Amino acid sequence: MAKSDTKEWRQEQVIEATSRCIVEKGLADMSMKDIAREANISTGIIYHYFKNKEDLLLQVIKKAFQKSHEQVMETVETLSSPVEKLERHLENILAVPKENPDFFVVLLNYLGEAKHHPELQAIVAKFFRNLRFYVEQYLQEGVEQGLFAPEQVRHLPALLYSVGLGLGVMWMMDPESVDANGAGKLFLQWMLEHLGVGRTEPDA
Amino acid sequence: MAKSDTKEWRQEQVIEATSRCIVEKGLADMSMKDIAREANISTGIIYHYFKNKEDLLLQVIKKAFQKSHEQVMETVETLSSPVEKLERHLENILAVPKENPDFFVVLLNYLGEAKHHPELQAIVAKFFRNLRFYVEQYLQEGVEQGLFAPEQVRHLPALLYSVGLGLGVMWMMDPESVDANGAGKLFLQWMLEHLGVGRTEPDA
Amino acid sequence: MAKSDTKEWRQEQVIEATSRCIVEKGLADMSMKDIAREANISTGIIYHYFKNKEDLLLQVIKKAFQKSHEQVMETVETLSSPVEKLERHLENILAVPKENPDFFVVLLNYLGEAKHHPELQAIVAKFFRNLRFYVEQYLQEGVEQGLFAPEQVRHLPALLYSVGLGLGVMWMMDPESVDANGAGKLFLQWMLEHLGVGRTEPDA
Amino acid sequence: MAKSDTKEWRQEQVIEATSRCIVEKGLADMSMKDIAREANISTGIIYHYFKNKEDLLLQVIKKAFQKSHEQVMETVETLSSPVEKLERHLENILAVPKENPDFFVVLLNYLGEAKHHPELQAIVAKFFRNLRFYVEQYLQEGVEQGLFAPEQVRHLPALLYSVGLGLGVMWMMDPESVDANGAGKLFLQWMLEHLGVGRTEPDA
DNA sequence: TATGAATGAGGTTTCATTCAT
DNA sequence: CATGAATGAAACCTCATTCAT
Repeated sequence: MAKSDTKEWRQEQVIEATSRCIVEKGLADMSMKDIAREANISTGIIYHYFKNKEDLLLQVIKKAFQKSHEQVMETVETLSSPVEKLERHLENILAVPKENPDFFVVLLNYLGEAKHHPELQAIVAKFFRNLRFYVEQYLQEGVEQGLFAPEQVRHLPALLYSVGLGLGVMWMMDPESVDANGAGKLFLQWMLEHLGVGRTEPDA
Repeated sequence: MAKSDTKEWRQEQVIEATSRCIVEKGLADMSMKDIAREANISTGIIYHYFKNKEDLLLQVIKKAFQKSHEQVMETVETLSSPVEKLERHLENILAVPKENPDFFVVLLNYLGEAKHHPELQAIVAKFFRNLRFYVEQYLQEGVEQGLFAPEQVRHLPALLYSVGLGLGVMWMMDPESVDANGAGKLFLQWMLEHLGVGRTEPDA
Repeated sequence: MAKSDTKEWRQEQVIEATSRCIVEKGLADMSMKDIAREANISTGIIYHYFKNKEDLLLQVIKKAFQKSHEQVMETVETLSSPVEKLERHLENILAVPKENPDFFVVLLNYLGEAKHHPELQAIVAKFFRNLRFYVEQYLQEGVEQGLFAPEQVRHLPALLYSVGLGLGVMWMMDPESVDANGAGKLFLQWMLEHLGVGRTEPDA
Repeated sequence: MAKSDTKEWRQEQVIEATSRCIVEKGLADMSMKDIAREANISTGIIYHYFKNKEDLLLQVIKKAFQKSHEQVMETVETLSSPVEKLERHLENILAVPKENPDFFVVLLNYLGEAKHHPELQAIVAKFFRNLRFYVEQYLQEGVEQGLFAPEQVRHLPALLYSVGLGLGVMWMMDPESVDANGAGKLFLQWMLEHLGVGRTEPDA
């Protein structure tokens, strides 16, 4: 157990150092030496824990996705009403760029590569599909409870995540000109109206 | 002038070859030799027309932005009604991923780098700001014509482009699971409803 | 003594694992980790039994030479007649490539290194000299018994081993085109004729 | 033509530098940097002329074989009598270790690798087969001229080259103890006797 | 202008060896 | 004795950039 723990801890350590390097220098300008230095280890030992750089980078994005997934889900599961879940879910998504900007930087660094790396593309696709799936479930619950009509809920998961992603990217590129929060809330309002959920207080 | 023409033609030639390389191999795995081979010229001559690789890459994204801008604007200017302009604009945006997928691949390749490259980030920010500016103008026209209320038009440009960008990215990553067209049209409908513009035929 | 036995047993274990690695992967492509894995031990412990890789490799070739020597000598010593000894000796030599091909692979892997490694070269030289010495002794016995003339026996040991080595190498490189057995037997016949020893039954 | 010449000249230059490195340091202990230093060029340019180290090393042995082949054949073709050709051929072979010792060192360095490198093994096999083929031709001429009986000439090419190779190796390993010349001449004598070719002056 | 050979720094990866446990 | 994580030097190879032609 101790051994296994050490190994996982080391891998974690390297993965986090790599993430920091990506944020600081970018995927393209980051060498294994940079990672080793950032993690305060020798270059050689990285290959004890990861097959090669490609393997390491895949683990990094997997970990980032896992964490982001958890972060988005965190406070949602405690809620019971589908509408509340939906609201909270979108709020969480919209909060990502500001609360976890590093995730966005890392994500953007990988998106460019994904088109040329089938395994990576599959990982990214799965990540988004997973998240959309949860939204679908909330919506389905609502449908079952007679809150929404089935034809209303189509496109909503994709639209919701597109807005989250798009606003995040635009805000990252130009934080001063983009009010991601305001735009996000407007979108949320539209969505709820679309679902026939009247909001008495549309944001104080 | 003949010389100048030749020079511009050469630059164009190299820029297009570079774009193709980015699409085929990715920004990270593309060498100056690859570009030269793709353009059927020698490596050395590239340095007559571009200061260095970084310079070339900046020209590439500038050119891509310029073309994309023109493409988005293309049929909009012929219209007179702000609402029509708005509709057409969003339609054009939503068409980009499918009609010009290479642009999206190129864009994604640069977005990751932008955070570590102030000049590039500025170019990207300016590109988005420019586009949003046009939407703002249509909206402003509408306000002036008494079609929209001023408080209604806030966030719309950012939201519109976020959806376009987000849907494009998600569709690129997972074309089979994402119905970018359908989601885009739903969004367009919401926006028009929000502006109080009734659509008699919601989707021909 | 128990400890000493264990030690020798361990060394033997490592040496044999190393031999197998040389045969499987080649001297150049074989790492200490490979050896440890093959021997089912850790890399570290090898350094308890051998000073370093070079030391280990020297022990390996020494062991191989010792075994090969024993194999060649095995059935010779039971014989009494010099001629019989000579025949049997050559037969044994010629049998090595087929009966113990691994020895040949190992030997070839070391021969290339020997020119750049005086100690290794000395070991190889000694191995061959030793073997030739035995042949010389048989011949000397024959001379003393009046069977051969002294001037006849010069060059015979070297020639005999050259043929054995050369045929082995050529056969290893191209087993399908080289009939090492047939050629070897012809050579044996020549040698015996040279020594004036008529063979009544030239091999059934 | 000039360009092609330059390229071949460069390749030759690198191949010869590599040969020297092999002779000086050994195949295993020779780096691309060593080769570059020996050839007075940069490391990078080697990859302009050779795909990689493996490719270079294959070209080196091919060149070595080609030169050795030419050297062995050199004075043989001028002769007309099969017996003379045979004699001269063996003399040439026996002279290789002393006249071109580097070839032997290079050859030995490759023989060890050959068993783990099918392409290399094929090259080596072809080299020996080629040379044996010439001897077969001389012998065949002799048979056709009624000088030798067909059954006499079997095994002779293989035996002849085995002696050449074996004596060369043994002499390299222990020049002081091995009289390669004397042994070689004895073998030649046996062979001629076997073919029924009386030598009036058996070497002064 | 145009070529492509040449450079050399720097990238990824391997590996003999050591050492805390 | 035994382990295997850790080190860091050095290997192979790539590539942006320069420059003689």
